[in-house]
Amino acid sequence: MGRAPCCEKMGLKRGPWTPEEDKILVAHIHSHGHSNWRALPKQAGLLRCGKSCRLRWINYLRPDIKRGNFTDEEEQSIIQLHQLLGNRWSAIAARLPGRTDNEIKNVWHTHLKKRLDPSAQERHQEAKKRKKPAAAARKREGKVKMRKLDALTAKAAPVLSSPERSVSSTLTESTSTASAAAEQHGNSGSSASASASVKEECFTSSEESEEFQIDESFWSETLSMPLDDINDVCMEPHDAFGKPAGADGGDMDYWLKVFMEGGGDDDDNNDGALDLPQV
DNA sequence: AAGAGAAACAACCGCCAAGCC
DNA sequence: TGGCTTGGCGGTTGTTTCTCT
Repeated sequence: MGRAPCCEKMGLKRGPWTPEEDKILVAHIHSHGHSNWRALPKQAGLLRCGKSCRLRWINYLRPDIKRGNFTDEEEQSIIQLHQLLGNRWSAIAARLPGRTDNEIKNVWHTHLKKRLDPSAQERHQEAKKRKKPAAAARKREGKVKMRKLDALTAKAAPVLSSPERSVSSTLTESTSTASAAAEQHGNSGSSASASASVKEECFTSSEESEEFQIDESFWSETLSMPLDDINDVCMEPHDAFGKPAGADGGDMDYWLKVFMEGGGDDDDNNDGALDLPQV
């Protein structure tokens, strides 16, 4: 007998998340935490599998997510970390506070890989050409304009490359971010920390978007929750790399350090000798 | 202005490892 | 100790948006 499927397919919704679902998920996590992803959708009344909820939370709804374009610094970090770690996206993401493995993976495949290996891009495009008709054939019903929303926020709020942003700030980033955003909605927030300013700008800039008004209220509601609640659920203790304490970072950190001390730029793919900003 | 192709990225799938019973 | 459950990860797909012709 094989393992149980991660979720029963019957009756569970798939595809893009709606703002309402996001709201439910965030509210539930804020009030109950996410100790059991599998049970969470049932408890929250979501017709999603736990895996989907977890992914949505980690990649999109977590308050410490930094959205928007990657800075040159970040891209160079990814390149160097990829040289060091390979396709261990989660390990790379752990060293880029606010970035998710999925996001980094996407950036790698869409930007960085082709930059480093133009021939790979050609192969990729050839493959895609052959595949395209089948993909285009399927049209989904009930389109949700979530991505447009993201694009708006991303474009309206280019990522700040704050010099003060440091790895050690990661632990407090999420909470200060949440409070900063909450303050922002309360027409205060002039004292937001440097790390919080990143998200703050994302939120405020989004106000220009008509479509964002749904999420506007959504965030104002969810982010204005008491900090204690947020602390309870969002952030487990992180180590110096923004990684949960006790995670596998140890040996990798060691090798990263070795790499750094050894120069780490011994290949010609880099545009120049670049330091890792976060480590 | 319209269509085609490319790019971007959210979401899904399947596998693996750790933890629990 | 072995089986089962669950969380997490990396690869891949599919849809939307952008850009070019």
